[in-house]
Amino acid sequence: MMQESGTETKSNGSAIQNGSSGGNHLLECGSLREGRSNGETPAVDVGTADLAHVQQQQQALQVARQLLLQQQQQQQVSGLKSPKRNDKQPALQVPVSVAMMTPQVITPQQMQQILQQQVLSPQQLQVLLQQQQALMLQQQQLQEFYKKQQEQLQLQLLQQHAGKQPKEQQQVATQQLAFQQQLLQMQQLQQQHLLSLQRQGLLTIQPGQPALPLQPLTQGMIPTELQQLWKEVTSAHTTEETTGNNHSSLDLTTTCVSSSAPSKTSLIMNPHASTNGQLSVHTPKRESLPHEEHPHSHPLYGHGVCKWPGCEAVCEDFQSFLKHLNSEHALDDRSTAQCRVQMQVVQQLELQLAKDKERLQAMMTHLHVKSTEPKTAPQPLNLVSSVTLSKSASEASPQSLPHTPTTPTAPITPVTQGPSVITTTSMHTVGPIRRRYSDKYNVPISSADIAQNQEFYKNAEVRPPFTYASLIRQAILESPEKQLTLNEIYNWFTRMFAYFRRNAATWKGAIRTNLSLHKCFIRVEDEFGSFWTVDDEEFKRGRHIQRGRPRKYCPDENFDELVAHNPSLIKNMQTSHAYCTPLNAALQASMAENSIPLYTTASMGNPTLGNLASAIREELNGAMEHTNSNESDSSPGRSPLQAVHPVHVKEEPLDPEEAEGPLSLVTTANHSPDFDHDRDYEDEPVNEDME
DNA sequence: CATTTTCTAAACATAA
DNA sequence: CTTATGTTTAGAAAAT
Repeated sequence: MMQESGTETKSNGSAIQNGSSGGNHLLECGSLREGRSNGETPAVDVGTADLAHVQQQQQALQVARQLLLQQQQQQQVSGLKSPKRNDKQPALQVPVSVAMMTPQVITPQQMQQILQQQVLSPQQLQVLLQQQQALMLQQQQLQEFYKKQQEQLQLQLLQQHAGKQPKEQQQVATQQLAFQQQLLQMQQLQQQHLLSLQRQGLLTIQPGQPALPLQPLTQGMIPTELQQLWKEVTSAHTTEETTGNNHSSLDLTTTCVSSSAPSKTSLIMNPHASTNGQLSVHTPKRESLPHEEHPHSHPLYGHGVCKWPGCEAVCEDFQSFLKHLNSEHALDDRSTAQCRVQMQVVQQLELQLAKDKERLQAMMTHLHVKSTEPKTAPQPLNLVSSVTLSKSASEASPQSLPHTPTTPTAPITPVTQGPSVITTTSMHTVGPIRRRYSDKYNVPISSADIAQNQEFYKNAEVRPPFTYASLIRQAILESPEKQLTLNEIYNWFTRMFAYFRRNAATWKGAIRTNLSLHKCFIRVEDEFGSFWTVDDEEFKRGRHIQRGRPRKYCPDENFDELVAHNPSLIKNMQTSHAYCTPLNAALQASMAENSIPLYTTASMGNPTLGNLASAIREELNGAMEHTNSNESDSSPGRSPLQAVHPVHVKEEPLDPEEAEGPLSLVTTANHSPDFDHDRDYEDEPVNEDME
């Protein structure tokens, strides 16, 4: 884990930086280059008057921003206990350009909380993420637009300086004004979005948890971030360890959480923001912290003024503000009415948001139709046999994709088809799934969901929340013949999950281990090599191969002992031994494993021994028949038993634990031993089904 | 907080 | 000798 989290943290850090800047770059460079086609640095030559003008505009934006912040705080009324006192709140002057880069989207922390609380159904989550991505995109577009405006403005200023008429400039100014409005609206919408989430109970602020940092932090969420999120979601607050070496959103969390050093936030973070350029942090005045320990800041209080809608009462300090709040805005008809109004405002904005999202959607579809992958492309899996599959799969596998974690498709790829989503229930029957989502009782999900999720995991480097075992099973079951070679399993992983395009050694080893360890995976040999099948019943049981049993390749002593104690076995063993070494190995292993119960019961004439032997015979015979009837055409020269199709090498007639079942049955002498190798599906000892 | 399950790394074996 | 494939174990992390 150390190694993993370490690398992931690292990659995250870079990913975020690159991701955001990369995303911006992609969006901006066109307009930027156009704007600066003369190669001049625009601002340099501008006269002081023009500069003043620009500054004015920027100040206007700044004011707008400030207003927005205030309104945000107003909306963050939610139950806030009395903080200690009101530290002077530096009316932090966020440069507009920086503020622009900080969309009011859901921060990872918020996502984390949402996920942690598990109040979201996967569908809700899906919706949430879709909205999130849509917002992100919208924000980026706004940014782009803003940049263009800036460039244009500067150009105009230059031109005007060269003697042109100010008419165009006026136009630009108007445009800019309009843009400001749109920006305001946009950010309000985003804020409302969050609020609505809260209202719906999707995003609750729990006591004992750090408050939601409601200020914008990063450029939305990129896949790596999501991935990190998956980890963080389950790791409670242990993420605080990431202090200092991680991206600043986490830093902020840390500093916010640590009530002991509240002032650190601004001290530490602001330099960060300035050097970074990508992240802006407006000092902590936006939280609605139910905690008393939180030193200052109330969403309804700022700059010495009460921010209750339409109030603006001046309050000297925080204490007086609280008094004012409790006296003037207590729970009465007026306050509730105002609250209702605010809610309506919010709803209106949400409506607007929905419309804008729709528009964005349409725009994106229009602009990016080609870049979208044809999601309906059928998987080669379903069309070809498993043998050709390995080839076609490996060739068609997206291994050639850039797996730089820093080139997330998310920000750029259109969300049109519905963004890929973390619906942990997807991938139909995947089964066990880690990270807290026990989806065993989950509602069936539509095939659209499945496709979406597959797309998501194909493109986002998010660790799929499924166990290796379930994924391997999925891979095998998806194959036309329900069998895959190891390499084909590898390929399936890389094809289906972006996450598994890195650290190959690790996850490949994990796959091998899982194949070996799980009872449900059965290795089968044919003349071309070996492949793996899955025993679904056994999978549902989820049992592991007995740990601590002797290794398959050196159980000789055990085997000898066993034979020595069970001479009747020898005959059967010899027949199989001569033909099929894998089977023999398996038999040896299982024998060795069951040596103890066998020892104790052999003298009692335990029928399981005979059954075991007959099972082996049956298996061989069946295999022979199978070979003769079906496969005789495929390989002329091979020995029949090498070509035996399903040779269950791993088959274990008895487990120590399972031995209790037959054993007790034997002693009570009422078990009719209908003993083929499937027997343990039926006579399952009662105590084993409970899980 | 304890137990179980899952993941990861590593040692080792074996065949190609 | 190297590589791919398997097996097994130990211990950490995550889930229950």
